[in-house]
Amino acid sequence: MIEPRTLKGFRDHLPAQALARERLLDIARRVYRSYGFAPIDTPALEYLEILVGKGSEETDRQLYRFRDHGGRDVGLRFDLTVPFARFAAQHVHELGLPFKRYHMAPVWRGENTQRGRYREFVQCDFDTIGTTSPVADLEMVLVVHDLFVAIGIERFTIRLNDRRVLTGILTRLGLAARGPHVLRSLDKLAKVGAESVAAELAAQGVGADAAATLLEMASLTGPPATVLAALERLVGETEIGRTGVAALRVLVERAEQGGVGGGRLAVDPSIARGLDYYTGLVLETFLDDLPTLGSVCSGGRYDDLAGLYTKQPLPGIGASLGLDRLLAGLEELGCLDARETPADVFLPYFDERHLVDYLRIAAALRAGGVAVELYPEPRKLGQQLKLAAKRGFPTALVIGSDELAAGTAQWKDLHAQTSTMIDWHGDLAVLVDAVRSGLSARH
RNA sequence: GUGGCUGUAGCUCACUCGGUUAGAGCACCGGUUUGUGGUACCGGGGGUAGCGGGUUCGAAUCCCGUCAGCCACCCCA
Repeated sequence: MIEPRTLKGFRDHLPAQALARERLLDIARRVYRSYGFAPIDTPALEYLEILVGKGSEETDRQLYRFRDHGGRDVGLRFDLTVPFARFAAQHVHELGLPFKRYHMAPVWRGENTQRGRYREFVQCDFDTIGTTSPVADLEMVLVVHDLFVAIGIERFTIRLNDRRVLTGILTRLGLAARGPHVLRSLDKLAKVGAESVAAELAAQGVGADAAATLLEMASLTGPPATVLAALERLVGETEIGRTGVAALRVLVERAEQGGVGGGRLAVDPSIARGLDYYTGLVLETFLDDLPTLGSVCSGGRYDDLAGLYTKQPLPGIGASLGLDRLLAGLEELGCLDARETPADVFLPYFDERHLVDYLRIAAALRAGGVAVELYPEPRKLGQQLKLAAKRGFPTALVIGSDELAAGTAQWKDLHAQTSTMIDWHGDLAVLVDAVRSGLSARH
């Protein structure tokens, strides 16, 4: 006997979870499309050279790689951005610019697992390439906002920053060359506290004054306007810094005008996101009730997406929703539906002599757009209803020989445990109408 | 990849210093006389104590390895 098991960081998805996942995918798809992003897809497997091109040690370590049967060195994609870069370089001529795409697919990383961190997980990316317009930046924020609202999450915060602000401050302090290390230390502020960070900075040779300035920057909180005012002071006369602050100010203002509600936008200078390739706006999204889960949707602006694969500069901006991480969060918060069935109507196979009637009723409902499950065996009605309730069917349609003779049906609300009678006179169209209006009244 | 904690029925857990056939709740299946479900009662299936090895007369209980989960580092969705 082979022991049934799954690899570390790889998971099965039972119906309740799979339904929740599909719901999130549907919502993301709808929101992305509502802004005109078009779907694309790319292979899970790429030539190794495509994936390691960016070549940080970290991605190398996390990469699932092997030699295929034809002797090619290949790897599983670890994000959707690198394949998109390759895709864009390969197809720009067919796409036209600017180009907006979304891509929802699994990625693989051989790193250590943790809550909300898996080795196989789904990302839902959207990017706009071929334009440096701030409108695209704004749109990214709006999409993220719409996404979480559409999912039904009330309490979330989109944290914004601009790499140019960081660069400005670091330049002013004469630390531009050591940027990555300094930012990495600052990133830990929320976790380890100011003292530890200060010690770490000192160890890196950062002077006390500079360290104090950096800590002040990373500790800034409050309404965006307040933080921006402080940042304006901190970037001093550096041109790049002033540009960054100005861009953030305009962005926040327009986003608020665009309907992003109070408190959901924050300017957070400690966000350093993607220490290498982001060059402008950076964004992270947190669930207010579960901040330790980490960002569930992150992104930013980059000067050149595909420089490794083409000489044509492709500036762009985009973000990625971590579907599986978000799902882990929603599950922990008890926000997930317990339903295990996608069907709205359960139809007991009640009276053995009337199978044909049941088939006809089910067919009519389906033709009318109602998902209905007919139980496959004429078991005891009680058992069938019990199963239906357990599966989370909202309703059941009980029709026995008495009902068929009278042209009626018992329409059960399985949650409320109530029952109403539908009088359809043997006319299927009437029955379907009654069920449809009954179901839509529930929502 | 490094370090720490954890691992007993599907789930949550119990089993006093290592000592007879490892228990409970929930869940599941069946029944309470043949057409009506979350309550009640009765009955039932299910665990080689993650897996492998060692110490011991004897281990769920101690030791080692391994796999998995969680936490931290790192990184990130």
